[in-house]
Amino acid sequence: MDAEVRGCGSAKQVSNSDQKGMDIRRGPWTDEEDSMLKNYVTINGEGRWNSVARCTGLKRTGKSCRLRWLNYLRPDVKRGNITLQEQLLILELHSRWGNRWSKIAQYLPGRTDNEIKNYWRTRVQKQAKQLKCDVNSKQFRDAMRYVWMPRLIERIRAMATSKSQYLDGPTNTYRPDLPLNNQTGLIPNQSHAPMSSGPAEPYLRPAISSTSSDSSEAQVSSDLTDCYDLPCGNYIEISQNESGGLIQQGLDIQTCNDDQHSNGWFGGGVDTLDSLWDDEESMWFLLQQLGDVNEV
DNA sequence: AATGCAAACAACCGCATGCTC
DNA sequence: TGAGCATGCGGTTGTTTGCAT
Repeated sequence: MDAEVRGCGSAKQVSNSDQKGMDIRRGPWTDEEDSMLKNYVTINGEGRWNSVARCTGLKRTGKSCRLRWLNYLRPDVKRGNITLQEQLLILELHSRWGNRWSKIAQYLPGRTDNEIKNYWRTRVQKQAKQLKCDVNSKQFRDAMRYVWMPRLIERIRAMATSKSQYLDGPTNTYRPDLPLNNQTGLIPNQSHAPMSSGPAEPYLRPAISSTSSDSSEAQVSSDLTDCYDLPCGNYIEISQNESGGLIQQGLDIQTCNDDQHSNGWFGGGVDTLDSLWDDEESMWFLLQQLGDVNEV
């Protein structure tokens, strides 16, 4: 990744109202700038970003320094592909909170809000586009809930099983109506504090220092379009719910646009959004799996 | 090998919020 | 209480990278 910050002599010199009278550098950071910022934070700790420039001679705004530190230089930043577990968690948390990226990021150790936001925009919204759906539409939500997420769970379980008998499970049937911990075949680890009432603090595991090189974990991207071969407009078989009735008999993808904004998945009050799984334990279980599978 | 395009990622910008005086 | 400043957040844009032709 260092290549991304090399050869940056072209960084523009512009005036900036944040720091009047100074020439402010913009654009990619150089190794030297990174080093200066790291040294500053090592000595002074995080915060007081506007004083960084004064103390170090960096010709960057406080905002820029903060962003660079949080998104790139911080030692616990986890680099590399978003894993399947993380994808699943992002989908779940986004269904709860919408575009609350920083809040979502709190539940993904080592991932930044910027990274999650980029993931959402480049991957998830791409899927909606390919399906000719609005990302806010009920159809797309259902596609995620009944196609994408089950597929992710199956892949997670398959990869975990292939790596260890620890995660053996008897069933292959995903049940969208059941909590994750009742259907994945994964064994909850009670030591990781499933909390029926939710945590007082975001659940942050110890810093994960993995990089893109630890590719043994599930890092294969998964999307909606590889979950079925049907062209847009065809129906998709959807599973039955527990009482035997069809939850959703099919997804008429081409009608998605008719439903745009109809249920305010993003736009409405995010805290009132109906979650994919209602109980807190499901989410904590997923968080736990995120850690446990990484450790297998 | 060169070119064009799309995807992915890094960084910036404007606004909101919180803190201090 | 309100002004000024610092920081945080989410949206957007610019740049780089990788792939197809």
